[in-house]
Amino acid sequence: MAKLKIDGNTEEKILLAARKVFLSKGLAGARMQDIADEVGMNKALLHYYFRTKDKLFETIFKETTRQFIPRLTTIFQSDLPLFEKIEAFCSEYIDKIIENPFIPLFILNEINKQPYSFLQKMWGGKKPEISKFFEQLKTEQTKGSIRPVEPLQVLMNMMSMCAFPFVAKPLWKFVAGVTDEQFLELMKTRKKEVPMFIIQSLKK
Amino acid sequence: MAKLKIDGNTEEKILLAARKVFLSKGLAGARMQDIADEVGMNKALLHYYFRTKDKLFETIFKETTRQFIPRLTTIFQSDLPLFEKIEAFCSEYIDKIIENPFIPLFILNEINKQPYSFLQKMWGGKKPEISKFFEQLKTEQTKGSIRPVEPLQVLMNMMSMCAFPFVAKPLWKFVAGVTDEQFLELMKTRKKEVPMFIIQSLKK
DNA sequence: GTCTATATTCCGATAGAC
DNA sequence: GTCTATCGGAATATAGAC
Repeated sequence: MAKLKIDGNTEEKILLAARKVFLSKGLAGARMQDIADEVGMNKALLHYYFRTKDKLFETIFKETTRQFIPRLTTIFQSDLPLFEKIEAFCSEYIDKIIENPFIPLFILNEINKQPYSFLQKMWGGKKPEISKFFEQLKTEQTKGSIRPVEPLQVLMNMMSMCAFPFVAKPLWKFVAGVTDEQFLELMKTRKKEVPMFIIQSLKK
Repeated sequence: MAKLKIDGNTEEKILLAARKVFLSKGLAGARMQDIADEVGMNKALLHYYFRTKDKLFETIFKETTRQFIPRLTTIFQSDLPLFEKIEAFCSEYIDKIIENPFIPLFILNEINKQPYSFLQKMWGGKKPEISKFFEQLKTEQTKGSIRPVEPLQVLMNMMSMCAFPFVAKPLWKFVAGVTDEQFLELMKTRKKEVPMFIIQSLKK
């Protein structure tokens, strides 16, 4: 009978624990011991499976970004009309972050620390494609149906408004006294609010 | 004659170097040796002046946030009319970050890692005030001059669009091939673009 | 106050028993 | 594969000369 382990084997358990620890503490802040504790086993095991901390981290980082980003570029390259595309992107992006609130800050930290070559290697020389979205924006502008804006500015605005509220969550908590429940509600509201906001601002 | 040192004394030199290193590498990533190298003196000195790495870091963190945030709340509590206030905030906020591009990620990391009590202590029990800005938004809404939006959502949008592009800079570099010079130009443009964007979206 | 030298602690990694 | 024990280097911190 073929090996078909339903429960996670050790390697998977390690990955799960490593993911949790690296996401909250980052590469420099995380300790192999922390991960071992999280798995409920000892450090030597981690080295047995992944040789070094850096290799383990790289595995996690790849897995995390590869899971997080491509789905979004798929939306950008889809055939949806512009406004629907904006709505789909924001809604899905925010949903993903609600599920994994630590991912944005994790990725931001690492892309700011790792050398550029690391990013390139990670994507096998290819970069996430968004050209179709940009084309659509330009097309609508020449048609005159939206006002002229640099497409990159629109992308920045959209991603900013989706991701930043999560990484700055303690700030809202602090200055506006928002509770965890209230925050979640706010973010759910934003799934509709942000696209409206963007679309509204594109009107002439 | 009273001691009136024009040039930075040693303590100030250390603070300057520590600030630079901590801002770019974070607490966990920074080495006391890095800071010593930056000062051009040796590690023992750092301990002589600040005893521990943690204490040195805390000094930097306090100094940084205390310098960065209050000016912004001053704008929120000022007597400027709503739209002008939005323009003033964005322009000044973006300018500040252009001067110190590492500050946002630095602060985001620490407010996400430090316990809530730390933040409270840091602000002496008081929190940055923004109530006047919120009041103005509500007033304009009841007057019917802007469409109804949750004030916190507007604040989130505004801060997101000002700060996020900087923390995600490597991303724009990577997916859109933006150079440093182009990026700076984009950000300068945003000093006008973002407020326009916000105001446009508030119109009915 | 500033330095060199050294102590101490921590942490990643390996050796070797089972 | 998993464990205990330990090595070796790196980083924080201190001692003590000048």
